[in-house]
Amino acid sequence: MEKNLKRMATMQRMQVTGLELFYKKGYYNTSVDDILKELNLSKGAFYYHFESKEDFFIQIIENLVVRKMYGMLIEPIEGHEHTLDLITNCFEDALETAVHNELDFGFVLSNFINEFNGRNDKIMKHLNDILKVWEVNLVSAIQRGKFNGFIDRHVDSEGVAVYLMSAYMGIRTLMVETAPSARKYRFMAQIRQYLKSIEAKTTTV
Amino acid sequence: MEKNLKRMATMQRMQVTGLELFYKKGYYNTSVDDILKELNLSKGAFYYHFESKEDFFIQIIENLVVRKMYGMLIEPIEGHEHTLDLITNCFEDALETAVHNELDFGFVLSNFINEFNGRNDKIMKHLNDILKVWEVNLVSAIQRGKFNGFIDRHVDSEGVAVYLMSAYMGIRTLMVETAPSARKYRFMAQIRQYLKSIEAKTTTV
DNA sequence: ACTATTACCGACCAAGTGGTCGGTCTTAGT
DNA sequence: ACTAAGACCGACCACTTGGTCGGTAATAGT
Repeated sequence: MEKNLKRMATMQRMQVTGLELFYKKGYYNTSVDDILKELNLSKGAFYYHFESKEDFFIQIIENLVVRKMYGMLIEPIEGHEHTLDLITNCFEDALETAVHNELDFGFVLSNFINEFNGRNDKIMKHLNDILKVWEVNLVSAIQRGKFNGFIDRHVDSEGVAVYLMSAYMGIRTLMVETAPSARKYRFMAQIRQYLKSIEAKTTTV
Repeated sequence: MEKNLKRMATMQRMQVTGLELFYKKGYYNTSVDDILKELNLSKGAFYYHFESKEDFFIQIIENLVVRKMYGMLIEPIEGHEHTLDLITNCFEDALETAVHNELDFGFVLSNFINEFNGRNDKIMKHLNDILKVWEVNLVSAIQRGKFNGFIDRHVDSEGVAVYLMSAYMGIRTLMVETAPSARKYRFMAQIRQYLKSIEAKTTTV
């Protein structure tokens, strides 16, 4: 039991550092040795805990990426209050995190999707699953919004979801180099504009 | 002179195949030998024409990516007709190209930006330059739209430009695996909705 | 016919790559 | 005190990478 704890701790350390480097330098461009060097561990340690580099990465997805995605982009919009506000605030928070150069897992995800697309089907499947969860939750949030009278009943929930995800992932790419803070600000203003356009028209004058 | 023609032809062949493979498998994950194998050429031929793999890639950007970007995403919105229609049609066309699995250079660009971000400043500079050109042209198209009375004078041109670019690059990431055609359709519907919300209100009743 | 340049070949190199494996400490259980 | 398993070490392997370099076939200019 105590043993198992040590095992878990080491694996966790490897995964955290692994994600950091994979994100910074890309999966294919980061060697197992790079990660090991950072942690002062040896090849032996790595292959004692993980089957392969690929297996290692998949465990990172399941253990770190999935959970963070939930915390940042899924849970925050699960409430029953004004749906569009929830979404707006959620995006605002996530982008603010990104501005401070911290890991923003929505972007981590789209980043990896771009890297593995057409190159590793097994990993792509895992990444797409997360995307699907995000999409499903957005769709049901929007439907809830319609039901609760916050969103125009005529809008296409699926469409809005796909659109929001697109916009979010796109702005993150645009934020990587040029004026992230300014771009975030402009982006949020336009998102609000768009979301306003799908609000329920209470003024059914 | 005749000689020079042959040189150009070979370089062109290398660049076209190079872009194809870099796009499909990523820059770091594509070896010079991969490209050479495809063309039945030797290492010697490659390094006779290009200084390095990096130099080769930069020439691809300048010769192929820049020009295609112009043709697909910049020139089409340079007219003086109804600006928002121009933008809509331009996006529609570019995404349709993407659905048929052909190279869509807007996405090629964002793809490479993701790959080189934080890894190769020199290349990033070139990529960002193209992005900048796109942005500038979008901004001026929108300002033209305002001037011509098609777009609400109160909207933030820069904001709209950044937002449109974001949305476009994002949807392309979402289209890489799941239901590209359906997603394109939904996306376009929402983009139209958004663009409608920034139209000039002719009904100033 | 001779020569010089262009365009290309392919063996070679040093530096990595993911992955293996025999060995060695430390610790827990008896 | 002895043993067995867990956690880790690091030398090693086959292979790939970007890049070099001495050569050669074809061609253009004279």
